[in-house]
Amino acid sequence: MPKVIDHDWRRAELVDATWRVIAEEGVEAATVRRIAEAANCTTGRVTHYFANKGEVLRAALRQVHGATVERMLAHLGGDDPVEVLRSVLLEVLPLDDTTRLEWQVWLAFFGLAAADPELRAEQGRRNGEWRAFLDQLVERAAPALPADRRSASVDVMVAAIDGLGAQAVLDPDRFPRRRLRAAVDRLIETALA
Amino acid sequence: MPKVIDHDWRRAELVDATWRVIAEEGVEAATVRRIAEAANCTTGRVTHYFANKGEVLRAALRQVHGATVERMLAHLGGDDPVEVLRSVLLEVLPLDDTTRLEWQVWLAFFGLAAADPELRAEQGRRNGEWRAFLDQLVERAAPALPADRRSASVDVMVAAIDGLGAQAVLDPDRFPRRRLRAAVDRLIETALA
DNA sequence: CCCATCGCGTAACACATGTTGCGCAACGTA
DNA sequence: TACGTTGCGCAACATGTGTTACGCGATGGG
Repeated sequence: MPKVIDHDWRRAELVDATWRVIAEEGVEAATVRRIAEAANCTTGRVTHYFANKGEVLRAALRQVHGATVERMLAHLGGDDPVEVLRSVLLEVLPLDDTTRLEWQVWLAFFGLAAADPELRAEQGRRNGEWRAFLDQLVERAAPALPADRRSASVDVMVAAIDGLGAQAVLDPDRFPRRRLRAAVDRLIETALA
Repeated sequence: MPKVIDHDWRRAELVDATWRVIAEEGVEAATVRRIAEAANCTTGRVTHYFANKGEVLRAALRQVHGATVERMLAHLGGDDPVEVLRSVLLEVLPLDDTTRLEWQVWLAFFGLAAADPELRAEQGRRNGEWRAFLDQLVERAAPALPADRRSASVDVMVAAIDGLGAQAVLDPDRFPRRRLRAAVDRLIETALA
């Protein structure tokens, strides 16, 4: 067997280039050629590792999601449940360059998913997990809250985080870190009551 | 002068076809030819009334926004400020087919705006107006609320509406009207406290 | 040292896209 | 009725797209 090449690593390289292009130039710029260029190769390599362009985009979305989840899990160690909740929410929001790029990718996929059933299904599943995760954190932080109120609270919380992220990406000057933090504080304060 | 044709009406026809295509098939399907087809004409007419495709999309976004604003203003007559706020929020959310299509368009533009500075500027301006409008309604509904708390509340409210709309469009089965209403109730209850 | 095998660069293909310009038909005016 | 103007259908164009296929070069096992 010739040419010992790590298949998974090559795919990761390409996926990485892909979501970087999406974040910096938008989905419509994420052509096969542009992706290849960003990965320092030609389209040949891209088509060699992915059946078609959709696969590449799908993989990029999964990769961004995975990275976010991993970072969130790192905050679960704290003792104060309210602080754990706060730090998780702040970890998701676009407060630094990394998360800003991630949100740019998500926003792009939001637009795509609106018309693509397959993407919508995947997005729906991820969102369900995210919601369940937050629900658990909220229950821990406010055990006395009745289930139906908690459910509505989590709905509002998930939605507000989505909205805040979008605002912060589309209008970063008007939404500095301080303002996002204030919104999260208010969100937590009211959601647990 | 021959051919008495209402210029504005023709433009409106084309804009209408445009946002319908975007809502039902996504932005990437909104090509000049597809728009022309949806408007029952050829690309000749489209290029005759718009300098380029960007203009058409811009006009479509403006038209959708205008329609929403108009419908919201119809709810301002009530006496109970809290009920006015609630009905305005419910009017924006995708509770019927019309608003669902509108949200589909917005979502598409969110994705586009992430990479297009011109669109982002326009979106930012609109969002500022929407925020100011809600701020006024909240102040009327909860005059005792300190300004800084109100500010954070409105941030959360705007964000939550954006997020709820997005969720409802991307995963309509999981977000029936009842659930959206419950979230709005919870949102108002906590935002005014 | 050879050669089967895999990686992937290169180029071609078929098609879709935004934009331009020609030219005809329709119409109000004179 | 004849004319000049305008709306816009139609076709061409250049460019960019996703995808397919060929072929060379590198590589490690025999």
